[in-house]
Amino acid sequence: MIDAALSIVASSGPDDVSLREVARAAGVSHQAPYHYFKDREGLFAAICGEGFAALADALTAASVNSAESMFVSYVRFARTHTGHFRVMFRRDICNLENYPTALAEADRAFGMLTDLVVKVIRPGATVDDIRLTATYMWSTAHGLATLLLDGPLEKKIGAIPDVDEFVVNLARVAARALQ
Amino acid sequence: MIDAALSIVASSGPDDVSLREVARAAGVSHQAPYHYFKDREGLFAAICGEGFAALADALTAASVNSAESMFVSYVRFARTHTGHFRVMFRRDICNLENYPTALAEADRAFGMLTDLVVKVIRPGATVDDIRLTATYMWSTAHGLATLLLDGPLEKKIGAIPDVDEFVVNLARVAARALQ
DNA sequence: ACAGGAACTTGATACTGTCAAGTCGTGGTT
DNA sequence: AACCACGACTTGACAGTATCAAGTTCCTGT
Repeated sequence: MIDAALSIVASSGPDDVSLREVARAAGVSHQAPYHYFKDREGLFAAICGEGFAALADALTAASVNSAESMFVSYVRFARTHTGHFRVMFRRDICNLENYPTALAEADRAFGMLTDLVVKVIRPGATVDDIRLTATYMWSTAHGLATLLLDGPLEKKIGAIPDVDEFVVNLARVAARALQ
Repeated sequence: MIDAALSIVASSGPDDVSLREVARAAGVSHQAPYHYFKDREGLFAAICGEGFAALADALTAASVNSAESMFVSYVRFARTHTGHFRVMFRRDICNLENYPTALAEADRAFGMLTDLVVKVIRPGATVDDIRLTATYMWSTAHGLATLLLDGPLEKKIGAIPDVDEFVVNLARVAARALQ
């Protein structure tokens, strides 16, 4: 069922996910999803949980290296897990506050980010500096990810020949602000 | 009607906008909105048109100064026009391709960005460099704006005492990557 | 043999977007 | 004065949706 939902999200977005269509895709009655998820938001919460867990894993694998590598991992995650990513930051359809396990995975993912800032980037920084730097990194990666996925990047900036290479280059530009 | 829709968007998001509730708020029948907008997407397109026009104006006012000022203007726009901003980048609910006038306003806004890059930041840069730099700036501003509006920034990074000041500081950090 | 729960099903209600077909006043034309 | 086109709606109907309520079937442990 989650797979059916994710494929709809990836192709047209969370709004087009209806529990009934998900049920149809799974070959069950329109009410079957309510057995597994409290409601529509519960389905999205499950997707969030999966997504943040995968993101945390991806960032953990990257954080040993550098800010650039973490940046690239974040954007790569968004591009390879489009369905998850589109749901994870839509607080209107899935408020993580009500789903502790998904929230824990989200905390784990964001912990990677602040850890990196604290340990690698600016060892002796103040709390304000850490917050500023972490937010800067997150904003840039998140902004590029959302623009690549749903924004009018291609229309406005022009076609990007090799997106992977472009992301790496942009990570390098972004990292220049850190020293 | 647009005002009614915007207030719903600002308080809970575009998904909760129903043409029937908009009509109720305006004190007319459920079908009256169809007189002014082709369909639901048409209403959002009108909001996009308004929004991109206001964004273009805001960026025009800022571009004479610096990249930092443009960054701040972009984020300020998102925070003062929450309703518009939430709709403007949701291609799933409003594909600008079908609405030429809104698209023209969007082009005007993004033109400000690339103009700034070409004229001020890196006068002799290659096409690839311009694209990279413009995307970097846009990503960072857009990322911060979306995280401030709907993201779990406060929950994850910690409460920000003075958001305006924070945005200015982050603009300064981001600008460091440009030289 | 049987209680209990998991995994559903059928049915109903209230809401939604949208198509179709009216109504009603106001301006200009003949 | 009669007419008519048009803007600004209204009423009605239909299909699709989330969700509540109440069954049903099957399997598993005692």
